[in-house]
Amino acid sequence: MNLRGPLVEVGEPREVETRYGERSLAEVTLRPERGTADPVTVTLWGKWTHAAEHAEPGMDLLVTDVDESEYKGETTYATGKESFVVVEPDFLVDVTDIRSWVQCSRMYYLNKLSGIPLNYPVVKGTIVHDVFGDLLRGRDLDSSIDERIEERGLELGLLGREVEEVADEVRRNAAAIEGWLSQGVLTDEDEWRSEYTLISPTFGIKGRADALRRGSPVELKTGKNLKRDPRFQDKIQAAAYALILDERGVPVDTGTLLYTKNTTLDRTEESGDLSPAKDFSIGRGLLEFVVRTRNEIAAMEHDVSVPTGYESNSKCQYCFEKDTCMVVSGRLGQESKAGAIGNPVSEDEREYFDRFYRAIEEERRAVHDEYRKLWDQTAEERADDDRAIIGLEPLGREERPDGTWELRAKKTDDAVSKLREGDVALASDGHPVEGHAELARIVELGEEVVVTTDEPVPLRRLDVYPSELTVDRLLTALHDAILKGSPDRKDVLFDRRAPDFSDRSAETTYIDNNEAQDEAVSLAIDADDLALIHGPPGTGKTYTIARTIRALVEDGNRVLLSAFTNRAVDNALEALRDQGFESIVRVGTESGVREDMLDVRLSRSGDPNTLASALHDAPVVAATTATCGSRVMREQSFDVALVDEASQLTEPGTLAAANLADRFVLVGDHKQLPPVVRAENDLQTSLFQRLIESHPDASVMLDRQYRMSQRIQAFASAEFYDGALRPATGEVAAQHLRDLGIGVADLPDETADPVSFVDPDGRRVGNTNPVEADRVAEIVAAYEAAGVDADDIGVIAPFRAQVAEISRRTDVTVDTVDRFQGSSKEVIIVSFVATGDLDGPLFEDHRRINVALTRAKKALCLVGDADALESDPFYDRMLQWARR
DNA sequence: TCTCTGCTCAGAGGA
Repeated sequence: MNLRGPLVEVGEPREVETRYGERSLAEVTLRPERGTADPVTVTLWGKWTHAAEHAEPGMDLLVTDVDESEYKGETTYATGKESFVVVEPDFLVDVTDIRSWVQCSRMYYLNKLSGIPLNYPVVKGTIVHDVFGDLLRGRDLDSSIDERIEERGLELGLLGREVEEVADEVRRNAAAIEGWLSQGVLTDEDEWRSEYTLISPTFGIKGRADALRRGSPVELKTGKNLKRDPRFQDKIQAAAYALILDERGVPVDTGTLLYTKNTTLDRTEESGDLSPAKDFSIGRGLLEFVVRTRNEIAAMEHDVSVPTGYESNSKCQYCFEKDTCMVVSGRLGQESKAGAIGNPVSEDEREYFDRFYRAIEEERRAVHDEYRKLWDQTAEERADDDRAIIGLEPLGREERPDGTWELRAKKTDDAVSKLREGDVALASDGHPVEGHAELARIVELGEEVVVTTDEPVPLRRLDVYPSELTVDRLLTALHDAILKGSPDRKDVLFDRRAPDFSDRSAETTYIDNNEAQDEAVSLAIDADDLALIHGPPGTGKTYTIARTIRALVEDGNRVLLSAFTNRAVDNALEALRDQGFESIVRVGTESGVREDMLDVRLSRSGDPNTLASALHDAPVVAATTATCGSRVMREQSFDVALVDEASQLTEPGTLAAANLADRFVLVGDHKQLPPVVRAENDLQTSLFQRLIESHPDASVMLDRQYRMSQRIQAFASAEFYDGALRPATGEVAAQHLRDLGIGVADLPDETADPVSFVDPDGRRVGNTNPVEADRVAEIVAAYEAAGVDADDIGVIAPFRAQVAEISRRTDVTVDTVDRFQGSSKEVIIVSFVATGDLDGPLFEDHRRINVALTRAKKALCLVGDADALESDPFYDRMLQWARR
């Protein structure tokens, strides 16, 4: 039996006399999540007292295989022979993090904070691993080496490496692998599989094993190890995989480490061992050590504290990270085993760092929650959540020339999901955690689903695979900005001085028919630190961005163009190309970049020199902010970073782009949607908003909109832009459905006015309102009957459930507000769903309504419950405007 | 019971 629940009391470990001699114990009290609500006390014996030393009340504790016994009429609980004690099991620790914590707790922290920069040993190690996987899948060595090196062309180029020298080195490593493999593989006794993704709900560990041989983990290390035994941290890494395999009912008693740099030349007195492979036994003790180490990490992360280095037996003497470690401690005023050097950053920077560090870690928890749903939710719940495609019928599998597999399956329903072609997903036999699952790349997602995997699996289910990548990149952006950022830049960010401007634009006119746009370009050109361009709906933001970039390049600047979404990056690029500017390099994944921009996309794969110079020499480089935090992009530097959709970015997200440049220009509208974050924290306010509020002088608002008729824009202008937003031309202001050939007489009375309100007298059911959905469909039909093209009509609803409800009744585009941001339609119908009152956070943020109301060009129809809308002053004003 | 995009995934090493 397992016991699990939040700790209410944690006792001190103490020594007691037992009939087996002196033993240590600690008593902890937890409130079991299942069964009785009464707290129960569990005695932790021996080394499990370690958990009591690290855990605190409030943390979750899991004790597996509890010993239950009766003592004086009461049931008592204690750890038994088979027990494991897990602190905060929901916190998922990476196997590699356990490995680095074993090396040094401080190294774990440093790796997390600063990321691992682009360096040759790491890239080479990755290539050797890839080749290893290929060999296991029976691929020819030479072709594998050629292709795997080519795949890393960009990184190798940036590191100034030539293909031949890398190939030589990889070949030497591969020879060791091949020699060793041939001994086992040929006997037919070895059963191999490569790249195994493992997640453990019980132990809160996730990771990916290089390979399994007869069910035992094999880890490849391209470093040198001349000792007889494997390095301790390497053993721990393999043992962690063994622990997860054990949980899945596959007992593992050995592990193998393969040190590919060991050759016959390295024979020493001590080793006397020619083989690169070192087997070691994995006993209970090692597994317990893995869990205890993992517990230390989880406990520390629970209160977001910072390790000092004293947590582990590390010696700073030989550490490669010693200097970095001391600098970080010095700058952030942290206690550290290595000591500290350099000057601390200012008090407010320190406070900022801590605040955002916590906020980002909170987001990490949100990612962990997504993992938990993989095993907590049923398949049907996952599917309803759009996070899985279930009920797939396997159609076949085919081994590809490179030894990987292509799996096909048929969809049995037309359910939608978040999954898209090009995504990484978890392909499984129906059970993504306890069953057989493989990390897959989605190739095709139609009637038929096609994915590629390293090993075959019956494709019955496909799950979204959560990733901590974004969170990790926010952390490195924060690190780079505060610890490595120029003091001058930080003076502005921390409000110690106002942004400076020089008159570089002089009398130049950049845009001659729109004063605000022209002023915005000038401001960006003149900015010595930063410039802010505030672009309300339809004000020609993208055009202005393109003109600004051209002007910056003409002035001799190298420019980084960035935005949160791929869509925004590509839109801006499109505008730039429309203006005849083609000296662009787009960095991003093939599936992320829009098709018409693939011709300027920089491939990662190819000749190192060619790729590196293509990136280096480009006057304009475009990438999402997430990509700006990648190893490749962190090596780049720019004169100016221009960030679109900046009001939808968190501060660290914006900094990821700004960090790469001397100056930055942010474009956005803080009156529209804020950043999407799960937790309520500091990440909710964008840097754009903070700066525009503290430095209005550094901003220009584009005040003429080219989208909406006068009648439609009036409310948003008054409510959100102090009445400053106005139609760019008389034509824009006066546009009407009749321009599309639709007469008022063709429309029902209720929608005859360009802005109308309809109350269908429906009732909210959960997040839907079926009656309202019916009515919305009728209204759509009426517009269509009057002659409006279906492509010109859009429906917006606050909830996804209502979006689905309406979608079933019509063929026009129906979407949530969030997904509609950035686009527009001739006719927009908004479904409010709410009846009775406007309870719910969605209605509280009026910015969302601003977006919904400003998508329409010629006609806007609001559909909702008058009583509910009248109950709130803001919505009441909206109604008065609509009913005018 | 709210909205939801990014990103190859995670791991690749140095003595």
